[in-house]
Amino acid sequence: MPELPEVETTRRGVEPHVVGRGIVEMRLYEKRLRWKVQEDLPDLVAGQFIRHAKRRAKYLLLELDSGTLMLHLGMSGSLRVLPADVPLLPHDHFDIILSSGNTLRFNDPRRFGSLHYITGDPEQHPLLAKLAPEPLEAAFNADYLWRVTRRRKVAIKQLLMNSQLVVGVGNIYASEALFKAKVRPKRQACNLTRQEVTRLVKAVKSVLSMAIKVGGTTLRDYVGADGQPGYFRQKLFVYERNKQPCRTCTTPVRQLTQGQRSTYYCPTCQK
DNA sequence: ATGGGCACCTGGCTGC
DNA sequence: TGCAGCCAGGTGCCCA
Repeated sequence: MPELPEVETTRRGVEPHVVGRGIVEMRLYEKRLRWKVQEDLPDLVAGQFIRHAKRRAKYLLLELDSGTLMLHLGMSGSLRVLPADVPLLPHDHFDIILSSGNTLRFNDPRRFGSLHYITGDPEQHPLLAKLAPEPLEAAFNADYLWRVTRRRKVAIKQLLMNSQLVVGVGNIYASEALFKAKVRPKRQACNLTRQEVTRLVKAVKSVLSMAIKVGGTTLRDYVGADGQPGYFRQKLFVYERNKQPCRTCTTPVRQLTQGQRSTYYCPTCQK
């Protein structure tokens, strides 16, 4: 589910509740996530304080006194702050009981999410080491995307979803950014003009920023740390709008499949 | 190096 | 009502 805006929304929601708090206890109910959770992880984090709540790509990083908890929400994960005595629901996989009396509770029906405890520099972890620059930072710019697209024949939509080239852009925002940039999703990356690349960089940044501003996109399961859904769904121009009129020109939106994922676009607005 | 396809999981919806 | 089939905010890995 969650793309960068949903993860960032979760980070912001969680941050004021966790930073400066101690971990009284961690309870691990299900270690079979995307990767098996280290058996003794609860023992390792108990008693530590949470110093920072950061994000890298779609990973949440909780920096503790002597290590970092690295969490990924996968397709269906959500992390909430709740009073510790709230009863468990199906697919609640762990609790991090805080000194405030609250708990950080992770729920993930599909179990594509993950949890690691890292000592040392998180950026050196194999899952983070090869990630591209953050899309909302200055390193992701027209020069960068231009250089990276020159020799690549993949469809631009699939390139946007390649985390070695651009991070944080998933299936929703790839379609939305391409609509905003007026570029057809099937275009070969190397055939984009400099002008299109420039538009695309701006579109990615603005679509992600707007989505963060309204708390992300809720389609099915996603909720922020406070349990509230995100409101970007109301601002989607093409995603999940097959056959519905384009919000700009009224042409019916089209759906196609790329790399086993659905793509949506307007055949009139996008060239 | 690049690109394509599969796998990992559960739940909700559709149509027979 | 039941059930098979398909689809879903991700991404690492294996193969050509």
